[in-house]
Amino acid sequence: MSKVNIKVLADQLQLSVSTISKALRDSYEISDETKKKVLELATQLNYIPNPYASSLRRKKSKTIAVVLPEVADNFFSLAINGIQSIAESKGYHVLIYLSHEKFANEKNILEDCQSGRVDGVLISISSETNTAEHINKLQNQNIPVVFFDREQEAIKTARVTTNDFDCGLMAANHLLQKGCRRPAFLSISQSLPICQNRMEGYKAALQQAGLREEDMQIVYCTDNDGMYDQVRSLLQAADRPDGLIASVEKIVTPVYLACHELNIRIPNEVKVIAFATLDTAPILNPPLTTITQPAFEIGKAAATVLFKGIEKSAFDLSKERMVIPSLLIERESTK
Amino acid sequence: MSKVNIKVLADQLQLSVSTISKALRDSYEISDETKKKVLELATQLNYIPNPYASSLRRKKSKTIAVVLPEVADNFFSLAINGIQSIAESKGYHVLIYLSHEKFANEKNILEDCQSGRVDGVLISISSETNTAEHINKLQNQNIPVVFFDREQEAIKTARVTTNDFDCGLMAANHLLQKGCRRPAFLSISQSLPICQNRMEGYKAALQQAGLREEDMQIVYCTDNDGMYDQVRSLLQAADRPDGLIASVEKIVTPVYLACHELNIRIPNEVKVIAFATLDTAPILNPPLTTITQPAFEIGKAAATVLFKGIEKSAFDLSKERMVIPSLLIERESTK
DNA sequence: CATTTTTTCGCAACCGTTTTCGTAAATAAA
DNA sequence: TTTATTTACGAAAACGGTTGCGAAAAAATG
Repeated sequence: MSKVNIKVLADQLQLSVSTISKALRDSYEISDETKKKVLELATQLNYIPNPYASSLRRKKSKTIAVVLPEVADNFFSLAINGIQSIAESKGYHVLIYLSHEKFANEKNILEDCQSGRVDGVLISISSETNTAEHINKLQNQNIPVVFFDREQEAIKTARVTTNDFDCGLMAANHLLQKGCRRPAFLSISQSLPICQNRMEGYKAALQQAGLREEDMQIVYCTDNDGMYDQVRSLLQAADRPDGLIASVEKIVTPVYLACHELNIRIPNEVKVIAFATLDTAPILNPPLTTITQPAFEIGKAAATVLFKGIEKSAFDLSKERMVIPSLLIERESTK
Repeated sequence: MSKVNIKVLADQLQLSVSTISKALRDSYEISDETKKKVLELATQLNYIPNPYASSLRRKKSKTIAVVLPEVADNFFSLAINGIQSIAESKGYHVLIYLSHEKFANEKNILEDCQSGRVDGVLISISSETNTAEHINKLQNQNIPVVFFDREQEAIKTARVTTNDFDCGLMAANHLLQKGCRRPAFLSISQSLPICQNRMEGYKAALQQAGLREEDMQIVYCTDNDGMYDQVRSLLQAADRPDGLIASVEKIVTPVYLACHELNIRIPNEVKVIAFATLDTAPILNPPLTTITQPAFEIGKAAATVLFKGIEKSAFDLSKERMVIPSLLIERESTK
C-alpha cells in the first residue's frame, strides 16, 4: 500500500532523487551527514528498493536459474540446498525450473532464461536431452551456464560431477568380489553421461574379470511408471542376474519391491548396490549398499564456479571441470 | 550479445516502438498485416522481451516465492512439484527460499518479498516462528500470502493443510488398537500448529482410551542433530513407550536406527507410525506404517488459491481454508 | 460530396533506479 | 587575494517495455 520509493524519500528530505540513490549505495559523493539522514528515513518508512528497476538499469538480475529434471529426489534436493547456500551468501535469488525429464520443457525453460531474467544458469539435463543447441543459444547471449551431475558433453563450459566411471567400476567390482557372477546394470538413459560413464565402469570391471560382452546385462528403465514391471520381468527371466546396480536413486524402490514380491532374497539370491543419497538407506530391508554422491557439495561447487563466471566475464568457464568423488558405503544388501 | 529489443525491431520495420509493443501484445489497435510482420521479425531475430522492464511498468512480476524450512524432505519437494505445476500452467516463475527452520531467516526472506519481486508468497513457516508481524507486513503491502501445511494461526489468509487433528487421533487409535498401552508422541515444535494439532489428536485418543495426562509421553526433538540421542534415551528409559508416533518425516530414520541399535524389535517391542510421504516406506525394515500426506495436492491447491488472490485483488483469501485428508497406510511396523 | 466513424499508428509520459556530467560552494594552494 | 581543487549535490538521460491520447488516413454513413 505504502509505495515508498526513492522519490518519496527525496521529497521528504528536500533532496534530489539521485542524491538519495547515491546515499543508499554509500557513494563517496555524498556527505556522511546526509547519508545518515537518508538511511534513517529509509528504515523509518520501511523503504525497500525495487529490484526490477535496479536490474533494468544495471543489467544484473542478482538471480540464477536452477534447471533440473525433478525435485522429488534426494540427490537434487540436496544439490539445491548446496546451491542455495552459496547463492544466499552472495545475495542472489534462485529460480527453480523442472524439466520433468522432457527435452521440450528444458528447451522452453532455457529460452526464457535468455530474457535477462537471470545472470546465470545451473543445469542438470533431462534424460531425453542429446543435443546442444538450446544450451549454446544461452551461451551466445553471454549467460554463463554450469552443469552439475548431468552434463551435455558437446558444450564447452564448467561442469561439476562425481567420478562416475570409477564408481561404476567400484560398484561392479564390489559385486564381483562378493561373489556375483552375472551382475546387471540398470540405467535410465542411453544419452546421459552419468549413466553412460557408470555403465562403462561396469563394463570395464566385468571385462577385467573375464566376462564377455554378451554376458553383461544392461536394462534401460526409461519409463518412470513401468520401472517396476521391467525389473520384475528381469528377475523372472531364466538367466536372471545375481547382482543389480541401480544407476540412479529412483530405481531402488522398484527393485526392492520386485524382490520382495518374487520372494527373491537380498543379498542371498541377488545383491543390490545403488547410486543414491537416500538417508533411509541404512534402515531399508535389508540396509542398502550405496554409492553415495556428495550432492550438497556438488551443488555448492557448481554454484561457486557459476558465480566466478558471473562476476568476471573474463573468467573462462570452459576449463573448469571439477570431480567430487562419491563414497561406497557397504551395507547388508551386498553382504 | 545480440541485444535485440523492441527498438531494434522498430527500426528495422520503420515502425514506432509503441506499435511493436502493441503488436506483440496482440492489441486491437494494430492491423493483422503489421502484426504478422512484427511477429515474423521477432522470431527471426530471436527477440525475447525483458521481463523486468515489463514488470516495472505493469507492476506485475509474474513470479511467486515459495518459502519453506528445507527442501531435502519428501513432503516439501513433492509440494514444490505441485506448486510448480500450477505456476507453470499460469506462466509464473517460482523463487525458492529456505528458512532452515530459523525465524530470523524467514523474516529476512519475507522482507525481501515486499520489494515487488514477487506477486505472492506461499509459505510453510519455520518451527521457530511463533509471531505474525513479519507476515502481516507482507499483507499490508497487498502481497497475498497463502500457507500450506505449516500455518501461522494469527494471520488471516488462506491455508491448505491436512486433517492434522484427525490424523493424530487416527495414529494413536491405530497404536492402541494394535495393543499399545503407552504410545509416545515425537514432536519437533511447541508452536507449529501441525505438531500441536497432531498432538491434540493423540491426546484425545489416549484420553478416550482412559489414559491419564501423566501417562502420555510427548518428546520434543527440536535439535536436528540430537534427534538420534533423544530417541535413544527415550527408548532406554525404564518406562519406555511401546509405541511411537513420529510427527514428521525426518524423525523416522533416527527412530529406526535407535531401535536397531538397541535391539528393540519393531513392531514386537515397539510399534512405529509416522507422518511421512517417504516412497521408501514399504521397503523399510520393517515396512513403515504411515500417515501419508497428499503433498503434491497440497502444493497444487495452495498455488491455485494463491493465484486467485493474485489475479483478482477483490478475492477474499481470509475465508479460504482447505483441508486435504491424509491416508493411513498400514504396514508391518504396527502389526 | 460532406460528415461521421473506424482503423491504424506515433508521441510522449511513465515504471523506479542508476549514473554521467555539470556546477555552486567550500576549501586548499599559490 | 586569486586560482586551483575538492566536496556535495542536482538535472537529465538512460534501462526496455507499456499505455493513454491524439491524429491522419481510410471507410462508412447521410
